[in-house]
Amino acid sequence: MKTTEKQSDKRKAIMEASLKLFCEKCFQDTSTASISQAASVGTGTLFCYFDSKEDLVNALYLESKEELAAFVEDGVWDHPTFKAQLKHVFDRRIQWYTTNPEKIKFMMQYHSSKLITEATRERVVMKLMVLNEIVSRAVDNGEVTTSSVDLLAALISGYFHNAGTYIAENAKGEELKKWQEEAFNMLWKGLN
Amino acid sequence: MKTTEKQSDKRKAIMEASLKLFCEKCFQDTSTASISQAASVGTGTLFCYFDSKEDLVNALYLESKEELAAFVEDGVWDHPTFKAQLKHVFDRRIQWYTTNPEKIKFMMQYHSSKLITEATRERVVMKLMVLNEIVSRAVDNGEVTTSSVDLLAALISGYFHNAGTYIAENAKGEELKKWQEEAFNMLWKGLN
Amino acid sequence: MKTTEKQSDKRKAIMEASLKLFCEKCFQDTSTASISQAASVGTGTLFCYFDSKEDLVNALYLESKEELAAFVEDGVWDHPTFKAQLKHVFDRRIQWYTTNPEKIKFMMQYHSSKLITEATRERVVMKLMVLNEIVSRAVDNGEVTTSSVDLLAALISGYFHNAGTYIAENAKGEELKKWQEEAFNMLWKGLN
Amino acid sequence: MKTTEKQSDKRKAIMEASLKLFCEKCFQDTSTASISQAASVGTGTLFCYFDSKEDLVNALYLESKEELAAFVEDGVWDHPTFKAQLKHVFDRRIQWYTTNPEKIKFMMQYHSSKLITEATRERVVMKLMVLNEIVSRAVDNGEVTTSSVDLLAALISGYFHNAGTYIAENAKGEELKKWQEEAFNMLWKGLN
DNA sequence: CATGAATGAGTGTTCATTCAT
DNA sequence: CATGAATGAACACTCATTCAT
Repeated sequence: MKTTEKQSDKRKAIMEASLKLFCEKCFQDTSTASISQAASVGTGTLFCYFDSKEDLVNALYLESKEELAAFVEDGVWDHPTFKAQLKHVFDRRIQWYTTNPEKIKFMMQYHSSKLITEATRERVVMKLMVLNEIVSRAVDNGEVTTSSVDLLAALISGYFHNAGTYIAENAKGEELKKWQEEAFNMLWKGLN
Repeated sequence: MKTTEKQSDKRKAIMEASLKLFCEKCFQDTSTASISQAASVGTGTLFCYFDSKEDLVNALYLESKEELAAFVEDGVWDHPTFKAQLKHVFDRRIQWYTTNPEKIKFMMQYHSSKLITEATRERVVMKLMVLNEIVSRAVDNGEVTTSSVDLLAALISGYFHNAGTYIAENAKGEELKKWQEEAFNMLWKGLN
Repeated sequence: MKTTEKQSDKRKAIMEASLKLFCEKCFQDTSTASISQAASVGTGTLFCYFDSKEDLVNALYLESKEELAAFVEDGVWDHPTFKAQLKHVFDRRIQWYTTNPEKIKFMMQYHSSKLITEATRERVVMKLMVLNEIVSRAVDNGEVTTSSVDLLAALISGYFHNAGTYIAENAKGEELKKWQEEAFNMLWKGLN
Repeated sequence: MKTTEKQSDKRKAIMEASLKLFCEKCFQDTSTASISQAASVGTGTLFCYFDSKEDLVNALYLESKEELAAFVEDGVWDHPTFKAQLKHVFDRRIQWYTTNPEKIKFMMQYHSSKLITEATRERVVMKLMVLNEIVSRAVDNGEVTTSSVDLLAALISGYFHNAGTYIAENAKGEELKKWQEEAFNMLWKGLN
C-alpha cells in the first residue's frame, strides 16, 4: 500500500465524476465546471491532469476500453479448445456488461463519436486483439476456414458486442443464462 | 405535380449541407452559420424549417433511417421463403451501405448520441420492424425456434449491420460478393 | 446627410467607449464586457466589428493617428517658406494636443506597446510623411543641410512631439503662447 | 564581502529573465510561470521577492532607470562649462543606449504604460534631475535665458532621448559619430 | 527561503437564436 | 417566407497567487 500506487486521487475523482456526468448528459451539455464540482476539486485542477475537455473524454474512453480488454483477456489461454476460448470471451464480456453498466453506456455513446481521436482509436484497437489471436490460431489448426481472418474476427466480435448489449439490457432473471446459451450456440453453429 | 411533393428547396439544401458537415466535423463544431452558408441561405432561414439545431439533427437522423428502411423493405414480400427474405434484407442493406456512405456514416455517428431524442428513436424503431415480422412468420411456420422472437431479430439485425459495415468499408473489388456470401452463410448455418 | 455617410453607429459607440476606458485603465484591466456596456451594445456586438480585443486597439490607434496626421497636414502647402511650413506643423500639432487630450493620451500610452502590430505601425508611418516632405524640399532648395534627411526629420518630429506634450500638459493660460514661441524659436535657431 | 552586496542570485535571475521576456512579448503575454522557468526557479519563488507581477515590472523599470541615471550622471561635474556638461550627458546617454539595447527597449515600452505606478514614476523623476541642475546653474550664470527652467530642461532631455534613440537604432558604423555631432550641434545652436 | 500542486476568480470569444425589415 | 445584424448567455481555459511541505 505504497503512496506511489494510487495515481493522484484528484485525477481519479475527476475520471469518476466525468464518467457519471457524460453518461447522464452529452459532452457539450457537461461543463468542465460541473465536472470539477462533482469531483470536489477546483475548476483549474482538471487542467492540471488533462490538456482539455476533449483530452479528458479520450482518456476516459481509452482507460475504459483497456479495463474491459484486460478483463476479457484474463484467463483465455487457460482454455485449450477454440470453442472454450470463444465461450470465455463471450461470457466475460457479458459479465462485464452486466457489472459495469455505466462504463459500457459511456463506451457505446462515444464509440462512433468524432470526439474520440484517431490516435485514441488506434491505441484501443491494439488492446483488442485477443479475438483475432484466437481466430488466427483456430484457422491455423484447421478448426475453421475463412477467406479473411480479420473479417471473421470482426463478425464474431461484433456479434458478441450486439448480443452482449441486448442481453445485458433486456434479459430479466433466469432468462440471462438461457439467452446467453442460445446466442452463443447460434454463433457456434454458424462457425461449423 | 402537387406542391406538397417538392418540399422547399431551401429545406432540402439545408438537409444536404448539414449531412455533409455533420459527417466532417461533430455536432458542436458545426455552427448553424456554417450550415446556412453551405446551403446558400440566410442565417435565420434554418430556423424557419427547424425549431433548433437539435431538431435539425433529429430530422436528419429520422429521415435517413426512414429512407434506409424503405429501401430494405422494398420487395421483401416478393420472396416466398424465410431464407430468401433474409437474404433480400441483407443484400439490400449492403447495397445501401455501399451507395450511401455519407448517410450511413452519419447514422452510425449519432446512433448512440444523446442528441437523438427518445421520441426520434421510437419513430425510427417503428420503421425497422421488417426483420421482426420476417422472423415472427418463420417462427410461426416452425422454420426456426427461439426463446424470444425479439432476441433473435435483434441478433440478426445487429449481425447484418456489423457485417454490412465491415464489408462495405473493407472489401475491395471482387471480395465484396465473396465476403457477402460467407457472412450470410455463416448466419444461416447458425440459424439451423 | 445620406445614411451611407455614417459608418455604423454601433462601431462608433464602441470606438468612443473603448478610447475612454483604455485611457482610464490599461488594456488588460479593461474587459470587453465593460466596453460593450459603456457603448450600450451587446457583448457579442463588439466582435461583429472587430476580430478581437487586440484588433480593436489597433483600429483605435490607427484611426487616431490618421486623424492627427490629416489635421496637421491640412493647409501646410498654403505656406510658401520652409519656416512657415514648420511653424504650421508645430502649431497645428499643439492645437490638436490641446483639443484632444484623451486621444493623445491614448496614442502615447500605446506608442511603444507590443499590442500595436507591426502592420498597424507601417500604415501609420505612411500617414506621417509631411515633415519628411517639408524637410526634403528645404534641403533641395539649399535652405538646410544635413547628412541625412530622415535623421533631421526625425529630430524635428520628435522635438515637436516632446515640446507639444510638455506644453499642452504644463502650460497654464498665457504661458502657452509664450512657451510655444520659445520652443519653436529654439528649434529654428538650431536649424540655421 | 558584506552579505547585503550580492542580492540573492535568484532575485537577479528573475530580473534578468523577466527583462528578456518583457521585451519579447508584452506584459500580459508573459506569464509568471514562464518567467520562473526562464529563471530556473520554482513557480512560487517569484513571490518571495516581489509582491506581485506588477511589482516586478515596477522594480525592473525603476532599477533600469536608476542604472541609466547613475551612468549618465557619473562624471558630469568634472566638466567646467555648460556646453561640456551637456555634451557629457548626451554622449553618455547614447553610449548607454548602444550598450543596453534590451533595457532601453524595455524602458521605452513601459514609459507610458499604466502598469508603472505613480509612485515608481516619482522615484524615477528624482533620479533624473541632473539636467535640471545643469540648466539651472547655466541660467544662474546667465549662459542661457528661458521663461522656465523646467521647460528648457524638458526640451533638452526629450531631444536627447529622441536623438539618442534614433541614432542608436539607425546609425551604421562611422555614421554614428557624425550624426551624434550634428544632433548635438543643432541643439547647441538652438540654445544660443 | 524554495517549491510546485492546487486553486478559482476572471475573461475573451462563440454561436444559437431572435426579430425588424 | 427570407434575411442577417444584433444579442447575451454560456463556457473552456488561463494564470497570478497561495500554502503545505
